[in-house]
Amino acid sequence: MVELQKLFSALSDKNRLRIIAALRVYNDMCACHIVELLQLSGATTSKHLSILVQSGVLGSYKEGRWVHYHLDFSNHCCDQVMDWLEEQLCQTDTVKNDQLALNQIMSVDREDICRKQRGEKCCPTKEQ
Amino acid sequence: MVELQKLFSALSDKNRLRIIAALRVYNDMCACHIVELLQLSGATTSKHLSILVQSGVLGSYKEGRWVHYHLDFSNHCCDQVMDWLEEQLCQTDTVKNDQLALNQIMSVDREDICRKQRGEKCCPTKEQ
DNA sequence: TCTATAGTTAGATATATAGCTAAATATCTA
DNA sequence: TAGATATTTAGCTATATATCTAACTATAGA
Repeated sequence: MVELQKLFSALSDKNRLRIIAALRVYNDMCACHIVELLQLSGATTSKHLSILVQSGVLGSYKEGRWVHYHLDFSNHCCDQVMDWLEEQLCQTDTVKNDQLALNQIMSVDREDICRKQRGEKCCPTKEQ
Repeated sequence: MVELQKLFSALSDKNRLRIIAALRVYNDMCACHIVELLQLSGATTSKHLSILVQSGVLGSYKEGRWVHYHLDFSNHCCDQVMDWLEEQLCQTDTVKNDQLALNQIMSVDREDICRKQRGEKCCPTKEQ
């Protein structure tokens, strides 16, 4: 019962649903990618990610200073539920907009993303 | 997106999950039945029921002073998700215990349940 | 029309949660 | 080994929520 509560509680936040929708497309993202997508502080984003890991929705692994996140398909939430959820999410304007931003974010060197997040104006963005 | 948040938020409370599990068995219960099952105040129970109705999980209708609640199968949450949820819930000790209490509650005249809730000691319980 | 009663709403309180900034941790690189 | 840096943790604040009691609403029945 507690596990179910934790799962639904994890899914009841808009920004955490955005993270799930993003990972359904690019199922290997670093924390900095997600910070960039959500436009929240690193600390807040880290907390959201930890809630999703605790509830069994996400898994993670470290690559040096970087932490990668991905959907955990072995968890208690069956594929049918995740498929249904994705279908619902993809119909929302928020997630549609996120997909556009996401394509941009994932096409750039993550070093540049982090430089931008530190306030350095040096990022050689291709256009825009 | 807001609808999804509301749905998951509604499902993230233990007592609301208990209500759903109960209605999967007896899909027409009065508020007083649910008060008796949860052993919470009428006001708190009423609030939980209203949250479930608002999120589209339950429907209700009035019969005089009584209000009946039932699962709303026409809502946005597909059958597969509800089936999966029931399967998870039925495995929990809380829900197993609830089923026993529920059979007792539903076998008694609801007038007696309400008398008991008002503190009257007159309920002619068959045994126990 | 008056009284009793099933259920809801209002108001208060305690706890949980989402967000922030600042400090800590872990790791890379010079 | 020292400095830089990606991420997490700590501590704070504002808001949301679960619970209660008391007051209110709507309905049945005498």
